[in-house]
This record gives sequence, structure tokens and C-alpha cells, in this order.
Amino acid sequence: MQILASAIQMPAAFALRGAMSGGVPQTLRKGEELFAEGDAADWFYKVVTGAIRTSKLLSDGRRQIGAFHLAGEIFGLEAGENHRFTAEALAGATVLAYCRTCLEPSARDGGALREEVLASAIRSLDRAQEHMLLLGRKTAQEKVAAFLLDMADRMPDGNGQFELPMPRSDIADYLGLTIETVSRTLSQFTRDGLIRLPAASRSIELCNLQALRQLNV
Amino acid sequence: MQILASAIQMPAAFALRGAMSGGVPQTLRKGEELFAEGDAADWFYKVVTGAIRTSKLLSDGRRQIGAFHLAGEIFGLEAGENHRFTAEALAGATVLAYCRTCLEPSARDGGALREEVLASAIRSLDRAQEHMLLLGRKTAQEKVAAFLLDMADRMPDGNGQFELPMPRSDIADYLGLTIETVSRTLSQFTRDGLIRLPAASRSIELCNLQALRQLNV
DNA sequence: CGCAACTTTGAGAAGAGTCAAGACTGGTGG
DNA sequence: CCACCAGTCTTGACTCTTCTCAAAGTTGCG
Repeated sequence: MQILASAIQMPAAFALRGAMSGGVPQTLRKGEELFAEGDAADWFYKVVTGAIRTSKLLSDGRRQIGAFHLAGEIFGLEAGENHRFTAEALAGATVLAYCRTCLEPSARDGGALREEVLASAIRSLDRAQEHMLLLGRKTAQEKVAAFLLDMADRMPDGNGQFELPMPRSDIADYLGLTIETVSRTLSQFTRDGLIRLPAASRSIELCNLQALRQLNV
Repeated sequence: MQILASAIQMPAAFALRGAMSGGVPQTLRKGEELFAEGDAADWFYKVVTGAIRTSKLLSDGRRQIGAFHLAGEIFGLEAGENHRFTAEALAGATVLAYCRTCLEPSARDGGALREEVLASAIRSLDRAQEHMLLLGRKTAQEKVAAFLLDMADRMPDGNGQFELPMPRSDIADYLGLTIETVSRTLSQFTRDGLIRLPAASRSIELCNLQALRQLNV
């Protein structure tokens, strides 16, 4: 669990421009923290490029990653005053920051943003429901298979070959497993011919989609 | 997994009145299904009295309950055309049904409902994040302790004594455990003096809140 | 009162976790 | 260009929590 000293702070000039133009651009380096659990939730965000992970920690360090957010997704909007989870960049990423007040009915854009935020919240809730089913009721094999199929769907690369943007530890904390179990399961899948791990251990080729889908109950 | 033949269908007259007055009242008997995974999502709902459980099934019958919705909560709004989970009444319950089109910007109430729905969606997302942490990273003891504290908070009854509105099987499917593990954990808590189970096995008294909170990491 | 649904308890099995060691990768600097 | 090093990943042996299967005990409704 790495915590970088400070995220890039928002220059005031930018904030002003952003409020008018639809979001303040912000660039994040690999691993950089956008906000932490407990921070004031004055802004929420939309991913432009790269990927963001949102996570929660228990006091003894156990971590659960709630979602990996890719381009176009909105996250970080809260019911209360503070963020309820941490958001960090997986690799380099760019986001647009929106001030919370932009959502108020009086906002200049006539509520178009609010529309988009509601749609996004509902989609996130969908995903969360699906993920709770995975966390609560699926076996390690089913979890990993579901993860691979989901990533293959969402990553632009074609033909079942793609590069995972996160280390095993993130996959484990996303799936509610240990890194050893993730690793062993991937090895098993390789032995069974379901996938191939060509040298660089972050790249994955899905060889037997049918078998993987069968595991994805 | 019980599936009742049919939910009460909405009379047309009611639908008309509801669209104007802010929701069509609907009464559910114990165990009755409000909608099932895959049903057309033309309506969404707000709980008035009682409690609703929302759940998803795997093809082999494994079930995950995503949430128990109590009075005031909104649920059942979808991104797509169909419901992505099933909603059933725990005991008797009454809800208000809202047609999805009531959310459109042109709606008569000027968007007040949309406001409420967005706030509710964000709260649900909060809860879902918290529940993913529980499902993915907590032990059986921690899960049950968290559940008891949450229910004690949300049930109106005072002094740490209350009646659980659901059977053990629902608790298990909510916490990602088996009913045996839930039962054993409750027995252990009783032996350790954390709770008391006075005769009727649905009622619970929390005796040692401090110890329970300590388990709720 | 009787029965069905629910709950508890026990014994044994198994899936996933823990601890430990070794292999690989990719970047850095000599 | 190669050697080294930190971080990451894989593998093995063993443990343990939770699940499974089975049976008996309760509860509450009809």
C-alpha cells in the first residue's frame, strides 16, 4: 500500500476555467493518489485516459479495490462531505475534475452534467452489484475468469490479447483473493490451455474464450 | 430460492394517479417478488414500510443479496432496459412505484424527483463500496459483527434489542457465508457474551457493543 | 397437535490463506 | 553492453477458516 506525499494541487486559475468549460484537466503519474479516504469531497472526476483504481482499507491494511475506472467513467461523487474511498492512478492517467457545486440545479449548463452523473452512478451501481456477486459467491477460478473476460472487453486491444494495466496485487485486492491464489490460478489456466502468458507477465492472451465463459457462470 | 408466481400488477387507474402525485402505492406480502432479474425496468421504487431484499443468482442457484432496503430508500432504477437483480419483500411491505419516464427533464415536478434519485443512487453506491470491502476482505466474525451493528443502527427499536426481519439464509447470502457459519458465529458470540438470543431466534440483543465494534475493524 | 420451515450442532473435507524461498523482469549505473 | 538490484511474480509445503454433508433440535403456523 503506497501513499504518495501529495497529489497535484488545483491552480485557482484552472478551477475558474474548469467551472465554465466542463472540467479541470489534471495529469497523474503512475501510482499517484488523486484523493484519499476521508479527504474533503469538493470535486469529482471523469477519466480521460489511463485507469484509476478506487479502494478502501481496513485498519490492519487489508484492502479492497472497488473498481477500475477506465476512460469515460465518472467517480468520486459522495453523499457526504468526505470521500469514502481512495482513488489512485494505475499508470499515467488524465482526468477532468468537476466541482461538486456544478451539479446544483442552478448550474450554467442546465443540468446536462447532472444527467450524465446520474447515468454514470447507475452504471456504477450495476457494476457494484455484479462485483458483490463475484466477491460473495464465486470461486477463485470463477473470479479470475470473470476478471479476464471483463478486462478483455474493456481494453481496446483486439483478438483476446492485451496488456493488464495493474500488478497481481491489485487484481488480488479487486477479486478478494491473495496474490498467490491469483498467480496459481493463472498458472492453472495456462496449463489447461485457457490462456497464454507470453513472457512479459502483464500481457495476457485468451486462448479458449468458450471455456473461460463457462467458468463465468 | 422461492419464486412466487406473479407480483400484483399495477392497475391502469393507479398508474395515472401515480404519475401525477409522486408514486403508485403497492403492497407486497411476505416473500413476494416485486420484479425479477431480466424484467423490463419501466418502474423503480421507494420503500414506504417493511423491507426489500435485492439479489442476483448464479446459474447453479448460488445467490448474493446486494442490499436490504428499509423505509425511504430508492431502488430498482437501471441503466439499461431490464432489471439487473431481483427484488422481493422480506415480510409485508409497501412501496411507491415511479415510472422511469418521470425522471425525464420535462417531468412535471421540475426535477425534484431526479434530485432525490441521484442522492439515493450515491448513497447506495457508498453502501455497495462498504459491502464489497466486507465481502472481499472480512472474516466470518467481522462480517456478522458488522451486520448486527448495521441492523441495530437501522432498526427503529432501542437499546440494542431488535427483531431481525430475515431468516439466517438471507443473512448468509448477504454476507457471503453459509447459514451454518452464520449460526455458528452467532452461537460463538452468545458464548462470548457479545449478544443474547432470547428464545425466538429472530430477536437479538447486543450485550457488548464495544467488543462488537472492535470486531468491526 | 402436527408438520414444514428454520436453526443449531457435529465431523470431516477442501478451498484458499500463510509463510518461505526462488525465479523473473525491467530499469540503473558502471 | 552487461551486471546488478528492487520490485514483482511463481511455486511449494503446510495450516486454517469456512464449506459440505448429515442429523437432531426448535419454532410457529394451520
